[in-house]
Amino acid sequence: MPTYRAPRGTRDLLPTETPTWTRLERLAADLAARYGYRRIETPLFEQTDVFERGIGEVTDVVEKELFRLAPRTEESESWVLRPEPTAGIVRAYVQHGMRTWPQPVKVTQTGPMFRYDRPQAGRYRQFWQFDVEAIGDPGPAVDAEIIELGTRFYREAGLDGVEVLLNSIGDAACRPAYVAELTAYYEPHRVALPAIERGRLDRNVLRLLDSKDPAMAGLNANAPRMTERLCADCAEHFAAVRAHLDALGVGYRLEPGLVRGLDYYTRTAFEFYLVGREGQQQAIGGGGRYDGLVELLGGRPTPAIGFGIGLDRLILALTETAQAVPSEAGPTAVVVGADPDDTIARLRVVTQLRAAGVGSRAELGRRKLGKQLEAAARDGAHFAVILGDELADGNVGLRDLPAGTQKVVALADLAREIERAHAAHRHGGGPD
RNA sequence: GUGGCCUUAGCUCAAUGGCAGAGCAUCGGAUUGUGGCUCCGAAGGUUACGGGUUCGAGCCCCGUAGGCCACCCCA
Repeated sequence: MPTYRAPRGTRDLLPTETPTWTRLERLAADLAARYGYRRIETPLFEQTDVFERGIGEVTDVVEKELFRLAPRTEESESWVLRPEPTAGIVRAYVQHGMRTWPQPVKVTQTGPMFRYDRPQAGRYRQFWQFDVEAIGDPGPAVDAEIIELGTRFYREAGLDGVEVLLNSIGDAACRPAYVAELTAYYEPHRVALPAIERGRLDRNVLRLLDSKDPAMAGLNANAPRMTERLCADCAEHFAAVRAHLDALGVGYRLEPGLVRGLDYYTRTAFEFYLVGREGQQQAIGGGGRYDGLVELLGGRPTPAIGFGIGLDRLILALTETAQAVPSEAGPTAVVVGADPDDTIARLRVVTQLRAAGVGSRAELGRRKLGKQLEAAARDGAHFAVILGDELADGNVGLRDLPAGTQKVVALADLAREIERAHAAHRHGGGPD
């Protein structure tokens, strides 16, 4: 066992798996751009207050999962690694006066998030999210647009069986009364509640609604529903979101028990779920409207909505259904030589190829030709450029490895010849 | 944060309390300029770490770390 390991809950993404990541990150960036979202990058850490105030102090994310940075001096600020992207982005929106930009401000970001949680498969202390935020639009049309964007991301990533769970959790006008009603509903049953649920009754009543405890099923089924207690504005908004989704043909399932874990959410709340999958990795993305957050972080009242999609869990799901197989593209050409010691010749030729734009590598070790060719073939290279005696006449051998054919090519024509043959091969639909 | 299961070579796994092994992968060789197959060989280990029991521990016991599963929570 090695002396040093990646810290608990983190892992290395090896070159064998990064092609999948690169593909998804590109898809995320392309898709967001297609919808008019522009890239923003905020720091990996923020002042603790940004999250404590933004997310809410009585949330699990803040109470037990914040990754706190030890201060170097007494007077230094208190910092934490970001557990989610939205609060930092909103902080940036306020700080840079983006309210003077054309509204809404539509931004996207993909990067690592950190939560000090107990690790499990699909649950890491450092995990990646593709995030999209539209700030300054009250909806409801943008709510539907952003949910549709999320579903398209999964579809284009190649993941089937993603379901949208939708709910409205009201706003400052109607939620407090609902929370009071819900508390009153459960209170008479307090002593009969399982210990965990009893704790929720005091901490966050809404959480009782999505309890997995079978003992709660009966009680929860008859509990008052937020969607039936929405104020007129919220009810109208929710109905309009649904009408827009219907018009777009985006399927969804109403889930009255859906409560997001961060306090800043208002009205529209949604999660992307993997159907037919048990356990906690069912949620592969989620988001919602947060009309109060900008003001909470020092800006003017500004409506906004966004979502985050977990890339780790998406890739986990893709891998399990064998949809993540990366087509490992080897170098176009590998330069090998009959004289193992003549690394100068090989390096010169490969440098010339690269200057001409050909993706190539040279055998820089000193093994014999047979081994060099063997390695080139296993690399998945299309061509081997073989340097031998004919180099004295300015010629080299150009071997098509998959085809097993070989011809003599003038060094001066080498790059051009490779590009021509390689392009013909690809357009011919050969194996890649 | 709570409970449970697990940890032997880079990977997948063997080894009755009695000499730590195999397959794959890696590297080299098979008469000196031509690959994937085949054959031969080499290297690779403080059996996760620290204690204990025992004549003797990979194996039994305790602790720690890490992974996984169920909760919790979420992505």
